[in-house]
Amino acid sequence: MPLSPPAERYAHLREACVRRGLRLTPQREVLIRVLSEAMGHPTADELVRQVREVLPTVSHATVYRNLQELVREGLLRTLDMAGAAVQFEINPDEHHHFVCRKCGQVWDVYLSAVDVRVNRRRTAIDGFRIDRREVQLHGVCAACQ
Amino acid sequence: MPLSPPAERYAHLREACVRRGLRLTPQREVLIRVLSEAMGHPTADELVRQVREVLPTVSHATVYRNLQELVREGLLRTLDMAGAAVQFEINPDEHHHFVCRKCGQVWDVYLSAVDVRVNRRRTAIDGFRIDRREVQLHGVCAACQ
DNA sequence: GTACATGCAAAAAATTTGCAGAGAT
DNA sequence: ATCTCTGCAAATTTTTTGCATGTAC
Repeated sequence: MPLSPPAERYAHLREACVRRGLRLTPQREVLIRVLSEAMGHPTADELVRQVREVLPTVSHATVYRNLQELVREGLLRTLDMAGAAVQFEINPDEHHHFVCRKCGQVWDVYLSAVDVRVNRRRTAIDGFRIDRREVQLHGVCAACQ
Repeated sequence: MPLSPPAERYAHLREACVRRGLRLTPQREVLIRVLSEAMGHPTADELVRQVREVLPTVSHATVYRNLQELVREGLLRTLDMAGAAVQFEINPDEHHHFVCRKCGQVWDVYLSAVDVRVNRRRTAIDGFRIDRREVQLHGVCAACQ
């Protein structure tokens, strides 16, 4: 069972919205349905398109605002490390990163040992070539505690 | 020695450019000097600003094009996982990611064991709270081999 | 001399904001 | 009735592209 079924995820998101006092508008309801049925890692724009298959008049702003809301409430996560702007890796040494959840800053982290074992039963990566393993530590930096 | 000295990194970048037939224009030379002196994880825009401290008339396009060039040549790396667009994490289970270097697609990966040890001597994260460890596997997917 | 690089300006892509009006509770 | 949410449109932010000119080799 790699992923809980859509109906369950939908119920969870819906309930979490209600619990936090977010109104269940048609737009928001379709968005959380789309999210709970989604596979993979959709972009905001892809989600707009999918919501529009049900509610063609929904605006960009509404979907973006709702996604922000869900992220702020901890019901959804973002996949990128930093903000929208691309950042460049200066340090040529092999290293990893710590990302502060509050200020978004990134620190270089050196690891003396990295040991991971892929669960082949749950992970379909047959024939993939793995060149590099990078670890991101997420948390709160000293200044933001 | 957490990082090789700027002069050495500059020489390396410069030589690598020449070897690949990239011309050493003033703009490109200042950019690689800025890069070799840079700390942390600057955005493209921050690099534009720093190059402009030396060459105030340099254009945005030039810096962006050169950064692309350096990434394409493997002399520089980008810090974000996917493209510019923010992607959302649907899967609420604890899992990790595989990113294909060629097509940019992202797969969910389940790991049965994750064991990392921070090298405290080289890593200044005193007083940081670590909440989550995320592993990214980088390589080439089966379809792109 | 020639191919490559630059500057400019405009376009594109992604996201955010202000505001008036609609709708949920 | 209130306060939130939405749609629209415009503004921002970040990055890319076309094209004429300039320049490193």
